[in-house]
Amino acid sequence: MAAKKKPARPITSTAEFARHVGLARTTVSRVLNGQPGLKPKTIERVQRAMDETGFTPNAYAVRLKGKSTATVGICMEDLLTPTAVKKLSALQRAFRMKHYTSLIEVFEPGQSRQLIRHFLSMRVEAIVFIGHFPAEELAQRIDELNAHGTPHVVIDHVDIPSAHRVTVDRARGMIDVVNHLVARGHRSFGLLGISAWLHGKLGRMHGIMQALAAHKLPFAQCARSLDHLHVRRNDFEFGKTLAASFATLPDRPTAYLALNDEIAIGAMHGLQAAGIDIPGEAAVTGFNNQEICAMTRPTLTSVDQQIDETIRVGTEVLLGQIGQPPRTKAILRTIDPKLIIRQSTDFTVAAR
Amino acid sequence: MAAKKKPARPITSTAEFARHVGLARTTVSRVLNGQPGLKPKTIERVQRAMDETGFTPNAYAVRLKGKSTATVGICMEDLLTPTAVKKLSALQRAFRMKHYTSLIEVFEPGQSRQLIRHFLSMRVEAIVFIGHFPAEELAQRIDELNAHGTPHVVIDHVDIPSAHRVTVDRARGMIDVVNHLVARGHRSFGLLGISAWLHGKLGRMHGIMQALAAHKLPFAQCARSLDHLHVRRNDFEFGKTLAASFATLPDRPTAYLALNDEIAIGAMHGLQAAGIDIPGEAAVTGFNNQEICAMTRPTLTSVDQQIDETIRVGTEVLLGQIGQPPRTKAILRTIDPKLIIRQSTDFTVAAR
DNA sequence: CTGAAAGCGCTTACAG
DNA sequence: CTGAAAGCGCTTACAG
Repeated sequence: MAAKKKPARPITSTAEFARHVGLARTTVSRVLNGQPGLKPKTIERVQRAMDETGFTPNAYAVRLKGKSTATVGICMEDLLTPTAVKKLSALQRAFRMKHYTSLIEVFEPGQSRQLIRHFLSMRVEAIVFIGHFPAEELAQRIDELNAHGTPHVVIDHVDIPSAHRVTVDRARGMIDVVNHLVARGHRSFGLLGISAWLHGKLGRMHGIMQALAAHKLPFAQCARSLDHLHVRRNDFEFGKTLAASFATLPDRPTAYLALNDEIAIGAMHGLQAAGIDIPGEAAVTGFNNQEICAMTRPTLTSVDQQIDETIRVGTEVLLGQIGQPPRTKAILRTIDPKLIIRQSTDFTVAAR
Repeated sequence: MAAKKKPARPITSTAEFARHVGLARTTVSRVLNGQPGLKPKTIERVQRAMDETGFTPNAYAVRLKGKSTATVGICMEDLLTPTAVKKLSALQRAFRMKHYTSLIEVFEPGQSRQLIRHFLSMRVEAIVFIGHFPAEELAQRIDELNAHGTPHVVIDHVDIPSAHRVTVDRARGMIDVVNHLVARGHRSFGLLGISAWLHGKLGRMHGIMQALAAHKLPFAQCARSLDHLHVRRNDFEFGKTLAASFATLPDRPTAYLALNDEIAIGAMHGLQAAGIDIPGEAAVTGFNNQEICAMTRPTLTSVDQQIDETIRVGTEVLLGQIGQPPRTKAILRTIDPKLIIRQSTDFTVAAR
């Protein structure tokens, strides 16, 4: 079961190991690399000795010798939301399946140059960015990578024209939300944490405006935001506070569109605390379709990001660049989200 | 702003780079390693050239040459709960502050040997395990690491006697919960997902039994579990289903202790769906004190794991082993959790 | 299968 | 500051 013979000091080189097994360094190397023309008996001998001694060849030496590092760098936003974590997890799994090792690091504003240098010194073959970063700083990093010839992909951050990007079409998601709510008779909308500057034409605000226009509902009169009244935090508490403010309005909206599930859940909490019934007196929608959406009271209508698909396309875009001549044009791939309808919008407002 | 001069092919060695700058290889190396006795002008020259060319020294060569890898391996459970993610994040941050790079990988049952070999081939200086793994397999890995002389720490998994361990005292947490509920008049308890096999004397069940005994409440009569009726999943749905089963009992318990917040929230959902008022007709408690606990209706009483403290102690235990002779005795450090009381238990049952 | 040799990109004395 | 040299642990032809 355990090793028969444990050297006090572990073996650290093939030379030492070869001596231990009684074979030539070359032969050991061949076995380690699965090269042909070796007696099964020799292979077995080496493998048993590896088990017994726990010897592992020094990865730094192996890779120095020109062997591909088979490593990718993953640069994460420093905000571990459930959604971000799911993406990270899916991404690492995808790379593992392709026999790539992932180096995971957190992007800290102002420190990103150093981070990329670390990745490059580790000779990663490609870098993926997940999340939202200061646009100008990220753009600089992308330019450097392009100049350097290191492949990349940016997930969820669409504001960098020179970058290869994969993102869910948030505009599409909000169009679906608005259409759904308009069909339920809603004509007035409270926006919770949603502003125009995010993601441009693929952004939520763009989708809302487009959908309202399609229904001949003037945005200025139908949609309202109170974000400016509170410090933006994108969490439960922020949603709760926003809802409390909306609750005091004499002509408050009948439907509330939140930036994410946390804000939506907080908003439901806040509205209910003010004695407002959901969905009877107010509809609320989230974004991300986290599991918790099925456990709130009422359950929460939300937009699913289709994370698996996003990651599938992301890795495809990334790995497709490795070993290829640099692309002249930046790639942009969008993923269609999916509206999941639950109780929080399950009420039809009577026409006035 | 951008580089003045971008070589078509990036510079890949100090030799090439030194030629580019017009200095000796030795001098460049000195600058890179911040060695004394260099003219400020030379340093500046090298640094500017690095910026311009994007040259980074090959980490594999640097580390081959005997320099410490300053790398630790983090082995995660393949279950990214909010709590697990918080730990991972705190851990990586802690290591970064000590100038260690983290290699993060997922422990897959049956594949762990290979994973550890990968870490060892990367010459990590220590390995931390976070989460719950098959005990026998983990124990084997720990024995191998001990034989190999590589430091380790196991967080949250206390069943491996030969391992250095850091864990929250779950028994203590449940003692606090039971004491709180008994003080509120509860005498009958439903257990949701809690079984005896977990964590031995530091486990939840042990704490519950101990606390009940202290109040002279016979466990067999006061505590009840219906876990066996459903497939264990430790998620919202599991809690909901368990609650539905409890709701049908003629003499159902007045208090419910859940393994985690997800199960507790699911259970509240299930009890409420059966028309049972919380906390008026049933008290519910969770474990982990996730943010969502403050956003449920009613808000959820839960036990906080004190993650930051756990990670602080964990890194202390781990880094304390590096460069030291191996410990003869396994370390076990426990962290005291903290009960956070909220609405879900805020009702005193009348004495009968 | 063995053995001697070159080379990957770095660091580190050592002599100028 | 420069330059030549040794060595880290591996892989890969090459000749036996």
